[in-house]
Order: sequence, then structure tokens, then C-alpha cells
Amino acid sequence: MNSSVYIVGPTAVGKSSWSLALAEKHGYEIMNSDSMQFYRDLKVGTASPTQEDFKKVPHHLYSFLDYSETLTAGGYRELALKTGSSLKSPTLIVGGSGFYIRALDQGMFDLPQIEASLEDQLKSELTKFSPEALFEKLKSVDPAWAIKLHVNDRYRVERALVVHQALGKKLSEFQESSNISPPSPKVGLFLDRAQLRKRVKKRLSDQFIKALLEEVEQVLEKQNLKNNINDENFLEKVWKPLKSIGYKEALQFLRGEISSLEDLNFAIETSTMRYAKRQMTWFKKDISVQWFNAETHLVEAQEATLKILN
RNA sequence: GGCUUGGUAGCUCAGUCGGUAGAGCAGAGGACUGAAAAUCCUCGUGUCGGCGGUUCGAUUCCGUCCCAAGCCA
Repeated sequence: MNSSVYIVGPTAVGKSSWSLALAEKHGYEIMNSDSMQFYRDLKVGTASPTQEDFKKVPHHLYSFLDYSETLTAGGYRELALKTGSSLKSPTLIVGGSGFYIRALDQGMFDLPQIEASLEDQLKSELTKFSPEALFEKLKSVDPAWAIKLHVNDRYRVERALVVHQALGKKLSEFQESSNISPPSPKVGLFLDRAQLRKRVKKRLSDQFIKALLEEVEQVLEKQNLKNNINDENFLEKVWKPLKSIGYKEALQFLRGEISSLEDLNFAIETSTMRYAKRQMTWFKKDISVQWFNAETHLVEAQEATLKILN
């Protein structure tokens, strides 16, 4: 891979536009590290770069994934490494999905692919157990891993059990035998909460909400779910990315669970801010990030980026 | 003007048969190894609308006033 640098930070902090300007000025390319901007059908709600942006600077790994497909963190790593190796210019890796960024940057635990049908089968066998029972199971099978998890963290408890059953080896053993690289340099943009909220509010214009609702309806139509929207178990059937920020609230609005556009707007603002907080929790831990205030220190951020690339 | 129902955490509300109160949401912090914009964990002192009265003790009962909504004039 050519020289590259990660541009990280919370949503709405201005990573994309800043990176675009920088890339345009210096002839860099941009690669996506945002797990929702992969999807072709989700452009408005994910604040994906536009066609005009694509014309200005080569963009990679945006809007390419069909709704029927899933790109895991490990899958992203493979794809991004492959894509990156073919690039000629220095590259800005831009996005806010910490887990995916770490997967690309430092690698994943080295475990064989579990066949999807087997995984589904194992998971469905686990659904009948209580959280406590599952947790007890994991404690007896892989205590070292269980100690890191909470009883109610069903998602991870199940995953660890599936790994053990499918591969006959503990997740903690894979962890120990894997080669994890040290983190590489990153440039982080941040703002304090109040300033970030201002930016989020600005993004959530009436026009944006309107376009978001249209996008959601298009997706539902495409998946023949438009007439089922009021079904009781609709949320179980719906495409999972539609349960992410903005889309989830738009669905609630269409189902009448959110009654006004004003409430919809505020609900999205709230989810977005909560997400930004989780992102900061993640990135703060990464000691390789050099932080810059996204309003007052963009010049310094640029200098740091150039320094890393050269 | 009269009647009714309310006024409890930033919001929506529960509750205290009288011993100074607790949920959800919001907010803050944290975790995270293959669905991650997901998922999970931790954190709750507030003149219980004001002022009086009864009481050892009132947010709780009584009186009165203020505010809001509704109904009747």
C-alpha cells in the first residue's frame, strides 16, 4: 500500500469535506472507512460524498454494496488492502467506524471463515437459552473470554460460543495466536459537544429530512416491504442497516411512532450525538491519533497529515 | 366567575395508607475482534408549585394563593 493516513473523529465533525479539500489540493485519493457508506442504497442518511465529490477526487469503497450483502470488519480489511495496493497516490482513509478502522489498521484475530449456514444453525440453537445460561456455558468453555463480557452482552457471548462450537477452539486461543500490528498514525478531528451538536442540527435541515424519508421509501419499495410497514414484526424483517441512525427514526415516523417532523428531527439529533460519544470513546483509546480542533486547528491538522504522508 | 383534574429529576410520569422519593427517556462515563451508525455496562438530592395549619414529624392530610388543561357559565 502507498503512503496513507487515517482521518478519524466523530460524525458531523467535518472529516469528509476537509479531507476532500486536502485531497483535491495535493492530488491524494480517498478511501472509505465508514461502515454505512458502503451501501449503494444509503446515501442521504449516511451523508455519503456526492457525485460531484467523486469527480473532484478519486473515491474508493463508497456506495458499492448491494442491500443483500454484508461486509464484515474482516471482509472490509481484505477489500481495503486489495484496493489500497492498486492506488498510485497517497491516500486519506476517511470515516468513523472504529472497529473497521482497527481491523484494517491492526488486523483481525486469525480465525477460519465459519460457514454461514453453520453459523445460523448454531445461533438458532442458542436462542432458546436465557442470558444467564449462555453466560454460564461460555464461562465453562472459555473463561478467559467470558471474564471480559457482561451477562447481558448476548451478542458477544453467542459469538464466542459459536466460534468454539464451529471451530473447536476458544476465541481467546485465537486471540493469543494472532499477530496484531501496532496502530499507525492517525489524524483526529474533534469538537466539544455543544459545537458538534450545532453541526448536527445544521445537517438536519428540512430538506435533508425530506430526502431521507424518500430514500427510505425507495429502499422499502425495492425490498417489497412498503405495504408491511405497519406489521407488528416489521422491525424484525427489515434490512438491518435501516435500523441505524436516521433510518431507524425515519421508519418510526412512517409507522406513526414518531408523530411530527419536529420530533423526528430531534430524535435523529439525539441518536447522532449518542453515536458521536461512542465514537470518541473508541478513538480516545487509540494512542496513535493526533487530535486537532476542527474549527480552530485545521491548519495544524493539515501539516500533521502532510508530515505523515511524506 | 364556578366546577373538575393536574403541578414530583432537563422531559414524560410513578409513588409515599404521614417517617424528606424512583422508573423510562435525555445527559455523563465506559466497553467493544467478523451484523459495529449495531450491541452491552455504570452513574439518580430533586426548595415533591408558594405560604400557612394539624402533627413529634407533611411532598403526602386540611386551608389558602399561584400556574396549566378541560368543562360549565
